[in-house]
Amino acid sequence: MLLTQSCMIGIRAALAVSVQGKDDIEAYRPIRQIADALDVSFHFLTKILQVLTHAKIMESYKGPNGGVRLAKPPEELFLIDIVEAIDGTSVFSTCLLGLPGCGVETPCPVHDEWAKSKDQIERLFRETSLAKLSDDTCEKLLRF
Amino acid sequence: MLLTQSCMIGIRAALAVSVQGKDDIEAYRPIRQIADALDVSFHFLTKILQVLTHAKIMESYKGPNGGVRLAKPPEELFLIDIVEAIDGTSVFSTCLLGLPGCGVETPCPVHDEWAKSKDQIERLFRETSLAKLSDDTCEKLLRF
DNA sequence: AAGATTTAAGAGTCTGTTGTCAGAAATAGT
DNA sequence: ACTATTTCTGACAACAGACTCTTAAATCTT
Repeated sequence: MLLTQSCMIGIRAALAVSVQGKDDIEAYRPIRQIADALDVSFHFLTKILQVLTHAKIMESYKGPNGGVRLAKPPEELFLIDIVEAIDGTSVFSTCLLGLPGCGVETPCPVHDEWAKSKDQIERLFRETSLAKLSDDTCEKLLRF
Repeated sequence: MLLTQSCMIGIRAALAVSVQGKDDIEAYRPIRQIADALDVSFHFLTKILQVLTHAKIMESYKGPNGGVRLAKPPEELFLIDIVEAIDGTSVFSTCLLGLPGCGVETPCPVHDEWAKSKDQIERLFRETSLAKLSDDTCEKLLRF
């Protein structure tokens, strides 16, 4: 698996918040409600969203009518921001064979080929915004 | 991380055996010797090579002058064989967001883009033989 | 002020991966 | 036969990730 379970849920939660925030971007969405929509554990999702809140990707508010919302407009939030906050950047920087210091000067036997795939994946995460994802999701009625 | 630690070591070990077997493909290479070459734990490597032996990727022989060797010529062994034996195929078949049943009919919001990267990675594993890797390794004096 | 709602934080459990170790089984050489 | 060498097997400890639960803190409503 490329991403951890936590990270996959984090992305889906951010997407859910983004979709729900289309009409009112200021409103806070209760974590309980998001957990129901994604069909994941409320407590577990709470933990994940705490990380995104600390990373300034989301903002939270306690009490009645509280919840979480995006800290920035979805056009300025990219998948890589969420992945970095939860899983770190190692996915895009580590050698396929786990050799330390694998790079252009001291490549491993699969470095060149893997670099191409790695770059493509990294570009996918770096260029895909929550805005694009939520637009696609609404337009094509996709699940998340 | 795309591959588990075990899988990365398994690939490196297979490559080491393939490189050492260039002069005498029949000979068995002691696990201890491979472990030293890769700088990994002997006992841990033993566990990993047992899996590859059970998967008919390698053959083993006990006693003095014993060890492991490739069960087939390196031209017929591909990275995907090792990955499937140790990690399974899930890497190439799972949805990026972990949604069950994600596919062409019921795609997740990132399905199409991820499918491209996934196909490229799978092709890399499916088309790269141990023979090619060990040739490259010897030719360019790469480490493993 | 009191009570209900909702996130925050920390402790704890469970599971799978990583890694270690000791003893058994097989083989070669003497 | 005996000994040294080497893989095989199963048990186990250490760790990280996944997930649960309880209590605290903040906020709104009445």
